[in-house]
Amino acid sequence: MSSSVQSKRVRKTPEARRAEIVDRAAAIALAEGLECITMRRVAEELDVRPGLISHYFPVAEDLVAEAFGSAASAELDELLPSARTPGQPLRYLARFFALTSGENYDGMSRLWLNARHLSRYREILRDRVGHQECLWRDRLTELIREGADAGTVRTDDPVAAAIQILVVLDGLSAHANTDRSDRPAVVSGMAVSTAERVLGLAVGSLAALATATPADRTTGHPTTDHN
Amino acid sequence: MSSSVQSKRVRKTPEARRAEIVDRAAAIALAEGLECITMRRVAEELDVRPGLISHYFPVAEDLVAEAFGSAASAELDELLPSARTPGQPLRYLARFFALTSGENYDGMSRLWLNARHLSRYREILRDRVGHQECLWRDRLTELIREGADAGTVRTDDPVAAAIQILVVLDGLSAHANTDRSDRPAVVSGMAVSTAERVLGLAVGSLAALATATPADRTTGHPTTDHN
DNA sequence: TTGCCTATTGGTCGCACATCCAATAGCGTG
DNA sequence: CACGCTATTGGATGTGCGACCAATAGGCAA
Repeated sequence: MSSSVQSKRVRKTPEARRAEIVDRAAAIALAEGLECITMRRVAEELDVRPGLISHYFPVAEDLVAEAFGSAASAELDELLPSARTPGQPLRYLARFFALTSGENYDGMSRLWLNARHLSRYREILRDRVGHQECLWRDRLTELIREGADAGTVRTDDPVAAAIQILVVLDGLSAHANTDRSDRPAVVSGMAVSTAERVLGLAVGSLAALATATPADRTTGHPTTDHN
Repeated sequence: MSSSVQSKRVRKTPEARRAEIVDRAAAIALAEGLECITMRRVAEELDVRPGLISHYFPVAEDLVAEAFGSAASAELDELLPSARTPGQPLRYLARFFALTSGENYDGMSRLWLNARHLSRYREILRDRVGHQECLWRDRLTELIREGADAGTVRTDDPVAAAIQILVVLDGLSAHANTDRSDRPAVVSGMAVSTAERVLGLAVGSLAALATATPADRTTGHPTTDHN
């Protein structure tokens, strides 16, 4: 329980304080949306005065963009780790879809929708979203290309495949907020089935890989066990 | 040019005034987003005092939901008219995709993204969005089913097909705000190619129909010309 | 024309926000 | 231990918002 009485003032290095602020703002964004990032709110949660936040981020929008970038980057490293045990692109792809379908991904999924919408009004955030978009696409493209080179994936345009997969994921994110179709199977299965089609994989092959290699957000990486 | 001096007070019937307010709010939503619908803003554009708006909409959120519903319904009737000249489901489908890809659709596309995001916080709006989602899906399903019955479309699940098409359209809307892929063809072609696949149509057939029957937002309906 | 009903006004309240700045006090340095 | 640098405070300013309500005046009916 955070006490509501303010503690004695604590002095930290600018770098540490700045990181602390961004982390807190990112947590708020994931839990309640980018609009909930306010100087007052972040200050309160850090048990600091609002003036301090605006000292580090004279323009509020910078903090919002920074928070989004931080959250998105962290999630990207979680979903599509840049350092991989080589030779298993399909396992990583399966893991990617398992994680993006899981309930743990809800927050990030909403955050992307949130950021995309807010991008219309806030230029700084728009640039950041565009940048993250490139990062995600490149990371996914790299994985697909590795699969294509190894022959486990069949596509003549890895970039296009990555884009199409991400677009469908965005569509699913958008729909998730208000879906009333009463056809959860149709909706939830779209990402994987689209991926299997785009990547020239057999129907159900990704799902099979996912169950064979349970997605573990703690250990993070696909196992290198038999088969 | 609207003069900034306020004119003499004009007394209208509640129905007329209410409709006027909703129309104005819907226009604001389409042009600048649902967040820009404020009592003060709508009042100013109607040359009326803010108190009047809150008289008709004691809770602001009701006006926002009403504005979205109004705009979405109008667009639905434009894109997927309920009264159709029978026997041409494919032409209407082609027209639908031509219109949703056009620049005129940008506003509505953003509005959906906007509404989906805001739905997370505002319950009243969420219900309205869910309702509109059903309307759109049902209207599209009906069209697909008509095609399936006529044999021009091949699908064993018209509802699933409609959902998948709408999900991809949502994904494209989301992406449109920040796309940096430098692969416009990949992105813009996704809706139609997904539709052709889901509906069991030959690649390019919808595009061919669209050019043969130019989408005219004025006359609105596919022509009944030869062929 | 008169009078009444009610649509409309104009003003107020409280709240939350970003932004700014002089004063303060934590803490490493000497 | 004393000092000075600067991270941090606290308070003020101005904006825009929804909500509320007694007073007003438009326009229809009698």
